[in-house]
Amino acid sequence: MPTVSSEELAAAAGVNSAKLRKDFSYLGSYGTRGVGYDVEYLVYQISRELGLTQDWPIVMVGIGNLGAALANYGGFASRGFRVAALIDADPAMTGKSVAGMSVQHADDLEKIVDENGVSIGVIATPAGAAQQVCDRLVAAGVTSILNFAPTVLSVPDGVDVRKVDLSIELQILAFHEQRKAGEGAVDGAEGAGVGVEGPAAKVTRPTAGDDRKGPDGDVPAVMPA
Amino acid sequence: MPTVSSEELAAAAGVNSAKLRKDFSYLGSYGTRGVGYDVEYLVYQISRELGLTQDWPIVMVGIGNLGAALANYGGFASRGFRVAALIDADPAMTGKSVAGMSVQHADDLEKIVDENGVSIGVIATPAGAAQQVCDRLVAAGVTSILNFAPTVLSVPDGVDVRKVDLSIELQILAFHEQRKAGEGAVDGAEGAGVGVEGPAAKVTRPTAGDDRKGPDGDVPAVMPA
DNA sequence: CCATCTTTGTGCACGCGTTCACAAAGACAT
DNA sequence: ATGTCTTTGTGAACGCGTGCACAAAGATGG
Ligand SMILES: NC(=O)c1ccc[n+]([C@@H]2O[C@H](COP(=O)([O-])OP(=O)(O)OC[C@H]3O[C@@H](n4cnc5c(N)ncnc54)[C@H](O)[C@@H]3O)[C@@H](O)[C@H]2O)c1
Ligand SMILES: NC(=O)c1ccc[n+]([C@@H]2O[C@H](COP(=O)([O-])OP(=O)(O)OC[C@H]3O[C@@H](n4cnc5c(N)ncnc54)[C@H](O)[C@@H]3O)[C@@H](O)[C@H]2O)c1
Repeated sequence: MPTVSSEELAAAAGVNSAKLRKDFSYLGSYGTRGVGYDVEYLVYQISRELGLTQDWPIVMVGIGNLGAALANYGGFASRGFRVAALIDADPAMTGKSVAGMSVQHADDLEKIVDENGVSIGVIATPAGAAQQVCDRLVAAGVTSILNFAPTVLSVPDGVDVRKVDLSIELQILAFHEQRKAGEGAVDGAEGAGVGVEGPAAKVTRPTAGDDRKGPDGDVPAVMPA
Repeated sequence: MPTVSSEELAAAAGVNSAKLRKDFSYLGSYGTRGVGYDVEYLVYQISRELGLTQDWPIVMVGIGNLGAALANYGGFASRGFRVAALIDADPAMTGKSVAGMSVQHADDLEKIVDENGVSIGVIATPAGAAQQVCDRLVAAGVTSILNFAPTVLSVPDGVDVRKVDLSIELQILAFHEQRKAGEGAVDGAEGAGVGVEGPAAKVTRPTAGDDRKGPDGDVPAVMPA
């Protein structure tokens, strides 16, 4: 019986082993003292808790540049997500084959969602259409939305929205990049011509690097998503 | 002089006003008591702190389905990112025009990075090529990488990597989706035929919803990115 | 110039997640 | 069966971010 110790897993994941054990204990998973965790059983338990044992049908709305790339992406299927339908409002797109599927017209959105029992939708339409598409998805029964359009979506309680904003990803990188460049230059004005400086002497700046917890740092939670 | 109070901003962002004020105080930005914050000055201060006042040249490597979609995306430029070059290893791609730019060959990667003073790179190659591309980018002087390939990249200290994994985004949605479905069914086995159950009685499960801090919830930090 | 009113900046306390440290549990050898 | 050795599961302490509450600051009006 192949096993792993919490120590090994923690090292691989880059986290504290005690934390990992405590987290596992919340899941009810348990190992064998002196031995470790049965790999197969552990994987099953975690998969089940994360909802990976069941198949989730998803619909994708907006089959343009990004939507088509997503539709062609094989990584979804391997994690238990099945693209049930591709939907676009452009009549020119309707009927076209993308990633081996026929693109369906947005008029049938409600029917498609209902017939396939879809609860997760992906929005890759232009920003202007996103809220409207979102409303229709929600009305049709979708309760989780992955949004690629650069808009904040309003949804009723009980509906989850995750927004993928690539610009913000880059901004986070740029933020840390700037910090690297400015390191050591305590009161020096990095960059060119920063005119209005204000009373910078009042600044109580935490030591650089303090804001990072794990392997991937995040910015403070002030800025709205 | 147009101003905003911390109260207004906090309401708009959905956070506590005290937290917002404290965060602002870290930036050295300061408002006027009894009045609020000068909007223009505040925007400038935050932009500067976040690195938005300078332009960041970026290179994009792997101009396939996803890379091309990204290249066509106008959202980067509006946030101060300039796509300095598109790079692909496929000779058939070289010289082709994508989003108004000529795709350059991967052989010239180092030269391109150097000449443009690029410190941020985007990887949209197949998983197999990602580490190799990453190594070359880093060797050429890139210190921040946005990775779309489903691989964990190894980088030396001082180099930041952010991974965009769309499957994980969907998994997070599915996770919450499952919780919604299982609510109220305290000890009922939702779904079909969950055979091996184990000593579920030992489970000390926190109340559903406890794991959420802000508007967008996240999974516990156990799972590696 | 003084009183009042609004809003900032922050000390302090609370709560939660993380980490330490260790007793208990079980495997395995003798 | 008993002892040893490894690794789990968890109580308790620690540290940090969040939120409360209020004094200080400054604007504004009389
Ligand atoms: N391309 C990228 O890399 C990228 C990156 C980040 C975000 N985004 C965002 O993703 C969205 C899509 O980007 P894109 O480059 O694929 O744009 P696109 O214009 O190529 O595609 C948009 C598609 O949505 C369809 N559409 C429009 N209105 C619709 C509606 N009401 N219902 C259904 N379909 C509708 C259009 O017919 C079109 O096919 C945009 O909001 C964009 O800002 C794109
Ligand atoms: N398409 C999606 O929606 C999506 C979503 C998530 C992740 N991804 C990942 O993003 C990556 C790209 O996806 P895609 O659909 O665009 O694939 P793709 O095959 O269409 O494009 C890959 C491109 O990379 C180029 N390439 C290969 N090796 C290279 C190298 N060593 N140097 C430079 N260029 C090289 C290829 O010539 C090709 O043009 C994949 O790793 C994929 O798993 C894609």
